Formats: sequence, structure tokens, C-alpha cells
Amino acid sequence: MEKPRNPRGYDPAEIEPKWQERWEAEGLYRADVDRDRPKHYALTMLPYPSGDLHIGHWYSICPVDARARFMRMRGANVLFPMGFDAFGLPAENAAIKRNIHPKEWTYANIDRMRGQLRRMGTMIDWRREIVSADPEYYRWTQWLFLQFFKHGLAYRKYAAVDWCPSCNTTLAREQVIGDDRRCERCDTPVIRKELEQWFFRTTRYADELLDFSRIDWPERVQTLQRNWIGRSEGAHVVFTAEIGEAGEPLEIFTTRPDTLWGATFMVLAPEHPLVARLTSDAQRAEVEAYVETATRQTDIQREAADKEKTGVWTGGWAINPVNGEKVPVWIADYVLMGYGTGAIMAVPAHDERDFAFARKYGLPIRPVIRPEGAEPVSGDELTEALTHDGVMVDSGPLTGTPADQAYEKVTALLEEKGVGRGAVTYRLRDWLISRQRYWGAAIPIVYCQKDGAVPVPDDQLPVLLPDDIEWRPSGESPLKLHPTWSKTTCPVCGGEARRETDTMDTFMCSSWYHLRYLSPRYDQGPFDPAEYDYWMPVDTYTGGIEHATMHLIYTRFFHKGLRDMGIVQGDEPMLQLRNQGIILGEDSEKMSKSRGNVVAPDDLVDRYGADTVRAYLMFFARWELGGPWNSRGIEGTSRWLRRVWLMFVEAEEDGKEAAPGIAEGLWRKTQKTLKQVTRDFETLQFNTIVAALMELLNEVSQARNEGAASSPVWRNVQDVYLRMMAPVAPHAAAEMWERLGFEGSVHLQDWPDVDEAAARDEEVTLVVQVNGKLRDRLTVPVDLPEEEMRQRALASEGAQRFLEGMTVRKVVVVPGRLVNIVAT
RNA sequence: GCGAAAGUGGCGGAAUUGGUAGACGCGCAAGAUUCAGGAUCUUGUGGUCGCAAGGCCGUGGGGGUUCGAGUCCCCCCUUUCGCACCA
Repeated sequence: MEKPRNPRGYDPAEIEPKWQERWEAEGLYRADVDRDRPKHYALTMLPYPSGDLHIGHWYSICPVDARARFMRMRGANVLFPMGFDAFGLPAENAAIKRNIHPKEWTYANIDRMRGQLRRMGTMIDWRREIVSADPEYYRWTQWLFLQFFKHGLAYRKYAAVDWCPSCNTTLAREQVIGDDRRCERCDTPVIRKELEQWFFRTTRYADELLDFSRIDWPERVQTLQRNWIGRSEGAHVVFTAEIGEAGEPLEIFTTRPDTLWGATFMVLAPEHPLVARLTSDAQRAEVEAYVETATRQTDIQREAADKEKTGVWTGGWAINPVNGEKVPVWIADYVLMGYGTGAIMAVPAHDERDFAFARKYGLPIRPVIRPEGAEPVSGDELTEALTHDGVMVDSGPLTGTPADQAYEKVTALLEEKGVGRGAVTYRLRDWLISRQRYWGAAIPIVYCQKDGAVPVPDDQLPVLLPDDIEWRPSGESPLKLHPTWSKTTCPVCGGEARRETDTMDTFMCSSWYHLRYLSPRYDQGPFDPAEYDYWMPVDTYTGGIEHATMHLIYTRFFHKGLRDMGIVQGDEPMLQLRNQGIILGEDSEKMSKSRGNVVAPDDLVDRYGADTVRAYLMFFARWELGGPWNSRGIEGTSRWLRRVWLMFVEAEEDGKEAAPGIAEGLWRKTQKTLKQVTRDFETLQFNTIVAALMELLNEVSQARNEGAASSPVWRNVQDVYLRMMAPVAPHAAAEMWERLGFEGSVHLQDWPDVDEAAARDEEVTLVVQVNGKLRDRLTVPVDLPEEEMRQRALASEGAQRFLEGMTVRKVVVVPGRLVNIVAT
């Protein structure tokens, strides 16, 4: 787009690169430990080096950069680092598509993105950059893995796991999304595979992860994490399966121990270990056939919500410990082996699923709760499960107890009799971290015939990735196919051994990157404890909400694990979390190359300059919501910056005398704006910051027409305005600051203190209401006594017109604001 | 089904948390300047009735509390997101 150049005008293309170079040369944004100043660690989720920086990257970085700049001007020593989450599936998949080595592809992207990031004019301290694919980084990812292993928080298990047939790797449960169970990265439906894999014991911290009392995180994220962790309170109850003479314990989990007397049958998951032995000879063929089908079915089929329940009687029985009753044991695929104990007691009268199952197979239904005031109903009469409260009936010692007390009583009874106890289960599963891919940090374990799984000794870390490899996926770990790489010796016995050939989930790398920023070159440990003491925890963490049940759970888990190992301190890594929304294309659809609605920040910077783009990203929507892009809207912030320039830098001295009150009024508005902008920066309300600056400019413009520029206050207004603007439009503010002859760099100035006295209005608009409706507006002194306000309001023309023929019943006076006259 | 968030002009969004609804910007309209403009500058811009002064209506819908409700309470509708045979 051709653009006329005015040599005197605001020309971002000229000033922006100039200032970026100067800042870099002067080291303006270096952040070092300084015990004399309060610290502020502002962290934004590190980008994936996927090729090009898109507008979403700008959206997640620029507004928080402005906030970090604001915090710095307020006196904090601010750490605002940046890095690249360089390992992982997308990099590898993209490299495969283009047939170049993932490493080459990734590092080329990083170079490109680094340049684009610099164009934003951020205050990133580039000395602290990290790249998670650098050996000096992943050395410590591997080291940390081993700490988890040594402390029993990482373990290897043979299990049915989720496998993405397109990415050719296993996935963590968190990376399988939707009711149709798709791969989080590529949307391909996952399948089940039985494999031996490495897990992290996230479930050990399930309860602690539910505690958000020490952190200021959005309610939404808390809810997502709570749902994900899925805590259920209930009881384990031990039935006795009729196997052999003495029987065998058969433990179930229930959230409704109070309904134990209504259990009329039991259901086991088809994979339950007792199934084979409970099965009678007569039922064996049928049971085996059912188990066979169930195992062959995918989870998608098994978990389909609308699927009709199926099941088979094993021919076996179990005894209910509270009443000694013998109930039939069934198997059905709606009971999942992975949850609870893989066995349930079925109470069809009070559970919808059990009800449906009982009706289908003609099993008895016995109500044990009678709703308040209702007539007794027999199980046969029921048309649906009774899920409401009431009074216990047919429940042995509990009969007559209100249902809401029964729960506690039964639990106590179970414990007393030694046949059960209160218990809690979770939906959360342990984190599967093995990946059958090349482009990741190798799991630093060696397998020896004699010594088993042995950690690679610290002095042999990192376990380097070989470059000469067939990295195209084949379903096997590429490292396994390398002719020599996996061959090694056992660190314990020196005998022949082979390396683990799976790599780690990339979320491992990002679980601790905030620690590596503290001392990216430190080689005595993952981070320098002295830096940790000063900078941690992260004060404000920002990023997309899509990580709520992945990265944000993992990183909290990681921190808690490391805390218990004595490696870090404190219970939480990030005190405050804020999420930005997503920028959609102009068509309100998700941006994508195929739709052709992608907004390229480079083009925008070419046309408007980085400052305009920064300001628009702060202004155009509520940051936490995002919304569709509007290519016309950006003209507004472009115009704003040009007008500021015009007003302060270019406009000729007109020699006009200031009209009375103009200077005071302008200064008052400036102070009011300062007050609002300060508050909004604190609370990350970016859109109203820019709006307030625009509003002030409108007033500046008007005051200038009335001679304000010749008043001594004019320079003070410029001073405060440029300081307020500096975090938003750092280049333009720096340039104007210098041109107007202010000392030093605007970015090293203090944030001005609000002059409350100057900000206070002398006169206010007094709103006069009659019966709650606006009838007049009066301009009155701000400190007008209440009685006087009352009198003036009653006497006002607008009120009088409506009060004719009415009687005033009451007058409500809100000092400095309004008077409401109640009349009939 | 359970849970969360959100519904305000043509559009993006403000509203000091119960006190002037629509700040700021986009768009639109009229005017000025300009050879011209998607440049710049004024002014206007929720709907409706009215020549006007001004009136009436208006924050998804319906009730309620209050002198006063976008804001608080109850019921309902819509949209988005998350979880979902989890015992």
C-alpha cells in the first residue's frame, strides 16, 4: 500500500527500527536481581515455533508487554522473558510434510520469529531466551525427569493407552479431546493400545490441585481444572464374591453408600480380574463372548452416551455386607475398569443407569428412599429412578432416617463392621509422558537385563538426540530404529544395555521453563537458587485458556512435586493467571490459511507501524474475550497516534492566550485520566486504557484551540501524557519525549502519582429526578451541602414542571450526585 | 444431563459496582479544505413522536426488591466453552 511520506509527520517506519536498535544497544530492558527493588515476574506462555508469528501471538504478548512496562515505571524490577517451546509433534509433523529435518525447520522458524518479536517493540530481556530443544535446556528436563523417578513420582506401567494413529504416538489423557475422543493436535480419533509407558503420578496431588485458595486464577480455569480432576466422595464397600469356600473380597466404589440396602445386583467391568472366576460353567461361553466384543470395541463405541446398555450375567453371586443378601453379579461395558474399582453395586431404584439396566434385563428394583410425604411405591411401579431426597425405608437399622443423614451413618457403620470406609476417587489419571516420536527430549533411562530400568547418571546428561535418523514416523519410535543409538552399557553393572527410545511429552519441557528463564546458562542445576529466591513465584502469568487442563495442570503438579523434593519453595508457581481471548478472522470464523482470513501482523506493521498495532490490540476488544478482527477499526488507533504527534510535536505555536479555567480544566482531566489508566493497568483492562488516552487527547485538542498551549500547564500535560502512553506505544512515546526535549528515556521515568486534589472536580452535574426519572441537570459546586442540593433540585425548572399538582412525599439526596424527588 | 461464561445502538465495546445508559473507536450523514481521494478538520449520530421546547420507549424475555436496577433476587430464552454411562 503506497503511503505518502511527510518528512515532519509521524513516520513509524523510520522511528521504530531506530528505537529498537537503541534499546538493544543500551540494554534498556535487562532485568537483573536487585534486592533493593521489589520484583515483578511477568510471564507469558512461550510460543511454539510454528513458522510465522500470527496476530494471535501479538495479542498474547503486546498488551502484557504494556502491562510489564507499566509495572516497571511504577518502580518494580520487571522480568519479562521469552523463549520457544521447540520440541514436539507439530514441529515434527510440519517437517515431515516439507521433508526437512525437524531441527533445521525448528531453528529456522525460531530465527524468523525472533525477528518478528523484536518488531513488536517489547521489553523482552533477550539474554534470558530459552529454546527447549537446546541440549543445555533439555539436559535439565531430563534431570528433572530423573528426580521425579527417584522420588517415586514417575513410573513405568503396562496399560491400555490412547494412541493417535496419525501422529503415531501415545497421548496423555488430557490430550484426547471431545466426546469422540480426538487427538488434541490433529483431530484424528484416537485408538487404544496396550503398551508399556512412562507415567507421572499426577493423581497423588489431585486433592492439592483442587485448592485454589492461594492463587488468583480465573474462576473459569478453576472450574475446568476441578471438572477435569473430577473428585467424587463416597465409600468403598467390600462385598464377598462367592468364589471357593470362604469367598473373595469384591470391592466397589459408590457415591451413595446410603442406598446399600437397595442394591439388587452388581456390575463389573468386563476386564475386572474376578470375572473369570465368578463365571459359572453354564454362563462361560456367553461371558467370554461379551468380554471379547467389549475389548475389541473402541472407547468411542463403549462410551457413547446414547448407547443402550448391554451386559451379561456371570452366573456368579456376591454377598451384600450390610444385610447378608445374595445378589447376582453381572458384567457390562458401562462400568469402566479405569474408574473407582471397576465394580459397582447397582441400585436401580435410585440410579438412572442401573434403572435402565434393570428394566432391560428384568432385575429386581427396590426403593429404599421414600420422598417426603409420598405413598410407598414398589419397584415394579417405578417409571424412573428416584433421585430425590426423602426418608430411608427397608434399610435395616437406617429405616426412618432422613436421607441426608443416612450417608454419614452408613459410612460409620461400614467402618465399624470393617466392610468399608469413606473413600474418594478422581477422574484424573496419571500423566502419560512417553511419546513414540523423535523430536523430543529422550527419556534418560537405560534398561539392563540384570538391573532393570536404571537412570542415566547426571554426568552423562544430556542424552543427546542423534541427528542422523529416519525421523519419519512408522509407528515405532524413530530412536529405536537407529542402528547404534540405543546400544549402551548399564551404569550399574557395566553390562550390555539399551536406552529407552521414547521421548518425553513436550508438556514436560513447558512445565518448568519459567524456572530456566531465571538463569538460562546455569550449569549446576536447572536454575540458580539465588535467582529463584528473588524472582519466583511468577506474579502474573498470561496465556490462552486452552491450556487449562493440560499445561496449567502439569505445571502446578510439577511445582508441587519439586517442592516436596526440596528443589523449589512455595505451593504454587504462578500467583495470578489471566487469559486472553482469541482473535477471529473478519468473517468471525477461526483464522486459517484455508479460509484465507488470516491477519498477518507483518503487513499491518508495514502499513501502520508496530505502535498502532499494539494500541489496536489493546483497544479493539476486551482482552479476555477477543473477537473478530476489523481491518477498518485499526484506522482509529492509527489516527490517534498521528493526532498525538500533531498536537504535541507539529502544531505551530499560535500565541493564543489561554481562556480562564482552561488550563485548570485540562490538568484536572489529565489527572483523572491518570487515575483511570493506572487502575486499568493494574487490572489488565487494556481497552479502556487506550480509550481514556483518546478521550484525554480530545480534551487536549479542544483546550489547545482555547489557548492552553501557551499556559505553563501545557508542558506538564505533555509530560504526563507521554509517560502514560509509553507502555502502549513505546516507540512513538520515546520519539516525542526526545523531540520535546525531556530528559533521558521516557521508559526510565517513574509512573506519575495521581494528584487527588487536582483530579477532583470543583463543579459537578447534579441530576434531578422525579420519581426516578431524569428531569433536569444542574451544575453545582462539588461540596454543596445536602440541604442546598435539595432546595435547588426542588426549585429547578425541570422538576417544577413535573411537580405541578403533586405532593412531595420524600426527597432522596445523594451528595455530589443526584436528588430524587418522590411525589404523588 | 452437569458445570462455567456471555447477551447493551448498524458494529467493537464503556458505565467509578445500586445513582445522568451508550464513554472511546469503527461505520454512517452533513459541512469545510482539497484537482482528487479510502487524506485532514468541524458537527451530528439508540428508537420513536414533535416545527420546536420537550415527551414516551429503551441494556435477551417475564416477574420482584428499591426513592432509584444494565448492575441485586427468582423464573425463562439464546449463544459459546468444558465435562459427560465417572457409579
